[in-house]
Order: sequence, then C-alpha cells, then structure tokens
Amino acid sequence: MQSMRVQTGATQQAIVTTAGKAFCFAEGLELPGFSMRFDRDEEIFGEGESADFVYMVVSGAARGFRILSDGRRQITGFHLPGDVFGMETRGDHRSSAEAIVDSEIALVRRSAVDRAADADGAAARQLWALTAGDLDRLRDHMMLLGRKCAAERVGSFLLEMARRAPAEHGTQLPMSRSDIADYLGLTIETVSRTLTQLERDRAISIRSARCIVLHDRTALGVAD
Amino acid sequence: MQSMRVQTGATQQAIVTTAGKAFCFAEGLELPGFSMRFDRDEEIFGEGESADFVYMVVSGAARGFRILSDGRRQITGFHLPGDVFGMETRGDHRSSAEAIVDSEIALVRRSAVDRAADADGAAARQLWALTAGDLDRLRDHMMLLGRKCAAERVGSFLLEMARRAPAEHGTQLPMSRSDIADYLGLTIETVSRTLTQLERDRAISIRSARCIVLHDRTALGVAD
DNA sequence: CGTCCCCTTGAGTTATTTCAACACTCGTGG
DNA sequence: CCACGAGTGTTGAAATAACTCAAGGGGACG
Repeated sequence: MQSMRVQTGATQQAIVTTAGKAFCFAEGLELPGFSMRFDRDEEIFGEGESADFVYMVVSGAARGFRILSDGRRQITGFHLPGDVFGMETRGDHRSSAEAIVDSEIALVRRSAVDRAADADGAAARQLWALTAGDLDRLRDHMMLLGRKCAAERVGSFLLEMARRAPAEHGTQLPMSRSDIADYLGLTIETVSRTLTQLERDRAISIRSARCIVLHDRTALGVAD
Repeated sequence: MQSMRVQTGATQQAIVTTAGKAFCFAEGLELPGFSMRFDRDEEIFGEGESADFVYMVVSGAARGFRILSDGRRQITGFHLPGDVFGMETRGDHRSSAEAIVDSEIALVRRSAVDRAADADGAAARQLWALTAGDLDRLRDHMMLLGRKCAAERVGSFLLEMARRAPAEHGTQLPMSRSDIADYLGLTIETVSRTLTQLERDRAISIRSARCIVLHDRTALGVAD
C-alpha cells in the first residue's frame, strides 16, 4: 500500500494510507480518490474553507453543521457509510463537518469531480441528483423543525436511523444526545426524557444509550 | 400573440397567452417556454404530480410548501420574480406550490431542460448550481427553525425580504401572516406580536400589514 | 477503585401557543 | 355616501410544551 502526504485544507496535513482507489458515488459513477482516517470529533472541513474535495463516508459517521456566533449549533445532517457530503458547486464550504466516531473518509478532488461531470453527461446528472436528493431530505427536515413536537421529532429521527443504520440487535446511534438535540432543534434533556417516555409507552427499548430497539412503529406517533 | 391550450398537470388545463418565449434561468442560460397567469391562492403544482415542467416567477410571488396529514403546513420557500422553482431530478414533485398573489409564471418543459443539460455542459453546471443554491439557503433556514427564537426568526425574515424585494417606500410583503408563520415555524399571533414589539423598539415601522420599513438593522437582533 | 464524561431525572421557569375577542380594510350593494 | 360582511390582523389572558438549572446515576477506562 502506498503512502503519501496531502494538503487537505488550510491547516491540516495528513498521511494518506490508501491511494489510487476509486469510490462509488452513485450507480455507475466511480471517482478516483483516496481515503483518510479521522478521529472522533476531528474536523473534516470547516465553514469558509476552500472546497477542494468532495467526501464520502467509508466507515464510521460524520455530522454536518453550522454554528452561530454565540455558539448555538444546528446539525444539518448525519452522514453514514456510503453518503456523499461536502459537495459544493461554489468555491467554499458553507458548513463544517466533523467525524462523530473514528471514521474512514474517502476524499475525491473537486477537479476530478468536475472533470467527470464535463466528460460525461450521465455523470453530471448523477451528481446533480445527489444534490437534489439532499434538498429533498432537507425539506422533510424543515417540516420536522418547524411543525413537529418533541415526541414526533424523536420518533421521526428513530425511524430515519432505523432505516439508514439497521443492525442485528437494534438500531445503532453513533452520535451523542447532544448531536441528536442539535439535529432535532431540542435540548439534550428533552431528547433524553422523550426517549424514556417512548420506552415507558413500550414503543422502544433502550438497550444502551447508543442502541435502541424499535417495537411499535405506530406508537412512535409520527405524522406524515 | 398566439394562444394555445396546454395540459399542465393531472387536472388543470389552461389557455396560454404567451408562447414561444425564452426565459433566462441563469447567467447565459435561456430556455424556451411559455408563461401563464395564476390567480391568488391557485395551485401551480401539487405534491405527487408528475414534474413535467420547471417554473420561474415572472411577476407576482409563489409559495412552496409541504403539508402533514393533519393539516400542519411548512412553507419551504417564497419564490419572487426571477426565482426558479419546482425543478426535480426525479419524476414527481415532492412539494406543492401556489401563487401568493395574482402572478405570471413561466413554464419550461422538463424535456427542454434535460435537452439543454445534455447538449451543453455549462448549462448542466448552471442548473446544478441552482439546486445547490437552494440547498445552501435551506441550511440557513434550518438554523432559523431549529435554533432561533421568535424575535430572531421574524428579524431574519424581514432582512431576507428587504434584500430580495426592495421597494421605494418600504419592504413589500406579498404574503399573509399565516404564510409568514408557516415559513418561520411560528403561529400568526406570535408573528404579529413580534412585529408590534419590533415597532415599539423603533427597529421598524409598519406602514400597513403588507408594507414594513426597516429602520435599525442591528436592533432586529439577528445573530450570525 | 476512582474519575471523567455522558446520560438521566427532578423542579421551577419561560417562551410560545391556544383560545377568545376585538379592530381594521376593502369591496359590495343599498 | 354609508352600512354591511368577510377576510385578515392585532391584542389579551390562560395554558402548556420545552427549556434551564441542578443534582444524581452509570458505564468506560486507566
């Protein structure tokens, strides 16, 4: 396996342990890149940085977020294995991203993405569809943030995670209560209380803080 | 001027009063289409309908929104003259859109959009950038919905409208309090009370319900 | 076995909602 | 020209969902 030194952002420099791989961004869309390891809570890219790369989770998980000057944080999305993130059509990143747990992240140079889009109309279409899919999911999340009560927010979140991160013995939640709260527009106390209440209602079982079993999907009380 | 009959959706049929025009979707991206008039509160397209057209506001204003089965509504965005909306990469519309006031809307066939994207890489890039721009604005709005208090939401909204719909004698608000509330994730009463309070604080003047003058942009108390 | 971090629980507070009444604006028709 | 009515916006008072502050619990790890 090769090893190379890359400049990934304004400040960061890293030893890349895998080089010359191709990563599947979508059905029939393979892009050349390399993968990097990020520790838990390590920044992947920051708001305002030049968007020289596009990212995909290989293993682990990441959070995308924005922060107000007074520290309030809104998590715009969780990125799980296979998810592409950090793709900008303009020059700079408008949000930040961090690893939630120790993760392996694929990096593809933006120039390579642009080249693929220019060379192949179908590839361009696929990349556009990735962005459009994000837009669609964000509109759903706007409904959650603007119009759903705490119980519905937590219920919707559990259903989303159950769909995206199915595991053998219950749904795994790689993120902390604080991450969940900042994703759902709630406080950690409200998230915790709501989960406890859902367990009392026999809608879920909390095997541990990071592992939940969904029993009764209708009892989650999620409107649609 | 020509006149033609078009099937615009599952049910609607309309007399088109302008045909054969080209509409500017972005810098150097002109697409052939026609324009139609929509009355106040008339549906432009509905959730689940086949997305056969892409739309642009010529004059007037539109709202994009989603509704839960129990009637709760979240407005995902307001569309003002020049704004493109209803562009889907998949087959169906995932949100609805209605005219806020009597409006003239340009319709471009999706097939024409696809053709332009296939033929010209630069056009494809522009269309992708339109979607990416929407995504970016939605992320800002998520911060508003998830983490800002009522006063900040209304303040941010006024700044947004002042930027997008500048007028001679104050900012025009084509939409009702109910629309504003459903955009900001508040109730109409809270929107109304907050505007009154902002006027007491001398941050704005309410010339009429639909026309506001911004005095002191810092007094709007909008964090960033 | 202790310490740290995260999570949970409790009690009191508050921002926003809910419910209800009233005010304004703008057409329409007498 | 004024009365009327419908739709829209404002205001008040009470209710409540979620937040804040504070303390305690439990698991992971050295």
